[in-house]
Amino acid sequence: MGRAPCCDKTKVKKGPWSPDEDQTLKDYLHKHGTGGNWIALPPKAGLKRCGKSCRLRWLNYLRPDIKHGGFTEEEDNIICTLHTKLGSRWSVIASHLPGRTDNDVKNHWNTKLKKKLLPLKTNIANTFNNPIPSMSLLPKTEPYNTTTNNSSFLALLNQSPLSMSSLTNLTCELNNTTNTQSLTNYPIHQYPLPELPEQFKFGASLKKSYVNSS
DNA sequence: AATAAGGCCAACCGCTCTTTA
DNA sequence: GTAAAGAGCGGTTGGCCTTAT
Repeated sequence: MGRAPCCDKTKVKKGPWSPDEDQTLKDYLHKHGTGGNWIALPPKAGLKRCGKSCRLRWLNYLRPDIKHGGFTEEEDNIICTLHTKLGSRWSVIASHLPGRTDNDVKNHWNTKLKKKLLPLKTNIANTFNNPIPSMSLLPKTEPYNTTTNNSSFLALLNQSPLSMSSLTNLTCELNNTTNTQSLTNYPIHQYPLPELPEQFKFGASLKKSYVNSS
């Protein structure tokens, strides 16, 4: 037996919310709150909407503390790093970004960050998909421009190429024309590196290697 | 100027999880 | 312990807007 629908789909309005509907919902919630029951809310508030639709509209758009658009590089960085660690756990990722909703974060990832990260990911994947000749593998160095894409660069730096269980240590080496920083025997449990070292924020390249414990 | 293509984002759908009776 | 109902979540879609041809 399937679940009963939450409302009669033929009797509720769908599509974009009008300013009047927004105001009605805001006024009702201001006076009465949700009452702990979104499904029962629309008829009480005088709205011809599904309760889930009201909840979504409030949480993603009408709440007073919501921020829209204009993601900062710091926010991008947090999203990239957390997505690397957690995957598509949008609500968890959004909980680290005050004023951002899961929907906003998801949209930002799908429209901006994913594309930004994809070419870099491909390069790294090519580096690591070679057969492992021995206990360790030194991949070729791929130059990345850290001036324009530091959040993506940092996410890649913090990303393991293989399952954690097959790795004992990971070495990351950052280079530019004047500096080299080697995070030799970089323990897996220290992920993620919180920020890119200052001297490597412009025109650095990244080289990663690891010890395979299997 | 007209049209097509692509980007963006609000909103919906359907599923799982949690709560309650 | 079980079933029903609500809440929450992530994937996807549709339509508006902008940019390119």
